[in-house]
Amino acid sequence: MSRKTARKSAARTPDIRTVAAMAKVSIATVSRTINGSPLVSERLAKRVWQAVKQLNYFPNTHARTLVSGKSRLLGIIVENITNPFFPELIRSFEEIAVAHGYEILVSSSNSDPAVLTTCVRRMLERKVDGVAVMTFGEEEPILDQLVNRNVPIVLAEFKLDDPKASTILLDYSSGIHAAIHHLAALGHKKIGFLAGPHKLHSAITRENDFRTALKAAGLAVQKDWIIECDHTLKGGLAGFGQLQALGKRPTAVVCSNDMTAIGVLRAAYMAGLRVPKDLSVIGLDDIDFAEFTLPPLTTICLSRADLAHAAFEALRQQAEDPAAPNLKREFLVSTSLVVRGSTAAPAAR
Amino acid sequence: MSRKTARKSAARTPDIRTVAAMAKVSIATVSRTINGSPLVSERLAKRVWQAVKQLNYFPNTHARTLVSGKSRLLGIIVENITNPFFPELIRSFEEIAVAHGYEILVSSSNSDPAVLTTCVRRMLERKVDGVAVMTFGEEEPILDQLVNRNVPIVLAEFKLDDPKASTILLDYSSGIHAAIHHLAALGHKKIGFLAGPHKLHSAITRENDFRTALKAAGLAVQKDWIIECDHTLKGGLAGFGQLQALGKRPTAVVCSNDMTAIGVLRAAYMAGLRVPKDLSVIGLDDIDFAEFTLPPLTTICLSRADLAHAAFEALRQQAEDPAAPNLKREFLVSTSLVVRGSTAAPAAR
DNA sequence: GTGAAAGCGCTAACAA
DNA sequence: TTGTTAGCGCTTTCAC
Repeated sequence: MSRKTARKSAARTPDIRTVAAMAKVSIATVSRTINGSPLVSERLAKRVWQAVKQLNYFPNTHARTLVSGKSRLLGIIVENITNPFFPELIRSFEEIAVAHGYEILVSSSNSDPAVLTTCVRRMLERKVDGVAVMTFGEEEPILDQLVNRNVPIVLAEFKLDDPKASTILLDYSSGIHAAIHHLAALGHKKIGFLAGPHKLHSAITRENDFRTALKAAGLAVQKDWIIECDHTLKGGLAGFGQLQALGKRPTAVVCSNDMTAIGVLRAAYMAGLRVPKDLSVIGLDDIDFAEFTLPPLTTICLSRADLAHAAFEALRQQAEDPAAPNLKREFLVSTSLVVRGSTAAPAAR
Repeated sequence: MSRKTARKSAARTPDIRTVAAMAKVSIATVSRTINGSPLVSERLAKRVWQAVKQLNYFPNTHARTLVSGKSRLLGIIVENITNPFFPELIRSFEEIAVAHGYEILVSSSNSDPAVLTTCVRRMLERKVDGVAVMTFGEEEPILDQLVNRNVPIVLAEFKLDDPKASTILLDYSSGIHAAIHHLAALGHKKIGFLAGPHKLHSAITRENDFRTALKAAGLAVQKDWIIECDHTLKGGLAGFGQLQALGKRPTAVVCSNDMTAIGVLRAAYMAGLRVPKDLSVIGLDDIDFAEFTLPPLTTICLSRADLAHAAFEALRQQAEDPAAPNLKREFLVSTSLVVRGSTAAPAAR
């Protein structure tokens, strides 16, 4: 039995030819109809859609990609999927992308350059139309692979000098200023900062904004009270330990992210300190969980939805309309203070 | 200028022909070499690999998929990526899959049947070689789409009567028995259970295992003390509220998952109860965070790595060797008790 | 408006 | 052992 014959008789997943045969049109007409070409007459279009429905047909995306050169696949690389900030970001990104007919390729670099290299390679192999690099780190050399192959990318907080690269600027300063102002208004004068790992752009920026905000509030920056942690709960635990060991500790601590703040909450509790009475704590991110810590965490909100939206928009533009006259290459996402229960006036000395 | 000419001159991503030209062999030889066919002489293979390296070439997966019918893409659908259990599962699954040369397609159904339908459709469109359905729910009708198109699937705790469907049986009972035994040994006689939503298979199983374990320990099952929650922190909060409202509450509570337990921890704290002195709490999952709750959560560990491994193995088998003589269709993942600080002897009355 | 046909990059059957 | 060639399912000229 010939292949053609076999195709007709066996129950296989319908292809464009099956549809064309059923609708009694050419495969070109089926293609046009499905892709919304205006050149198809209503009469034929109707027949096509009917066949499509009846066969429960949908196009083979691989074949499509092969000929069109567009995969409608967007990559998203996150620093660590285990940090609650990122699943929330991924979820938003997925929603937006799917709503626009894109699929997403998720991968977690686990802050490991070797893994990141693999991630980039995977993205390249699957021919993504763009990649959102949400690692906040210094991995330009690795990303060159993407840039060299002309894959649009969008980075957070870092500008790459390439026409295919966009940047999302995160305005931490508004949120951090609000936080310091809030603390100062409460009467705090001694404020510490548990920073993120210095290999991350975001960590550096946040720390700088903290220093600036402190000065703007007329408060002194005490070097001892700025401690590099690693954006994990354990890091917060350790960082607070260091602060305690100093003997003279601040009455309030701002943390570079919520996980660190949660670590501080826990360390303070174990040290017999009451938050916020004995110590005020402020986080950054406003992960879902922040609402449920003990006490509920006052934090600087960085909207995952806004970030995901900006990232998608940057990539979509580059992917669909790279020659647009005034392509937006920079996006801004701002932050704001969410006051909950982990901040209060310092105890009288 | 003809296309062929254009191809030669323009800097484009190298394809199999570019490699063949550089290595001075046919494209078939390149293909064979890359796919590890034993039919290629060392001499030619060496030339090919050299060209591959020099051009930084890698095959176009879409073209490969189109002709071979295998995408080397595995889908994973999780109930809710925002529940920390799932990112940890995804991370393991990603690691294993990538190590075996597969790519993964992640999607979160958010416990919404409509979204699940979309997820399934997306998987179908991208021609995945298999799907791990980690939703623990009753969505057989939706999964029919997958089964009908002959896509291998693996489910947790639910058997589908189809040769392409495998099941991962989760042996909660060992962990739950250990938990009850632990509690009983501590002197608890009044033990409640905050169940998961009854639409989930896992929730039902866990609850049944709880009842069984209670009886096995010679303890009475008090219906009032079994409350349906929703596997979220908020749900745990509410569930514990219901328990309190009863007037007469148990001295220990086992929860259907860790998030619920964390909710209980928080609710108990707000109600002025000390855990574990006034109330013992046990979770289930052993998410990373469980170690860091206040107090650290005693919980029943369900290994994400084991689960991911079983899921991958089930799919790999079906995808690569569906005709194997004794295909394993059932996998078992067990649970065990991790004792930390949220359990203690009940306070004397 | 519609259809025929070329070809996207690759694998696999067949020839040599 | 190696090369030639026919498609995989689709989009997209180019004729009509």
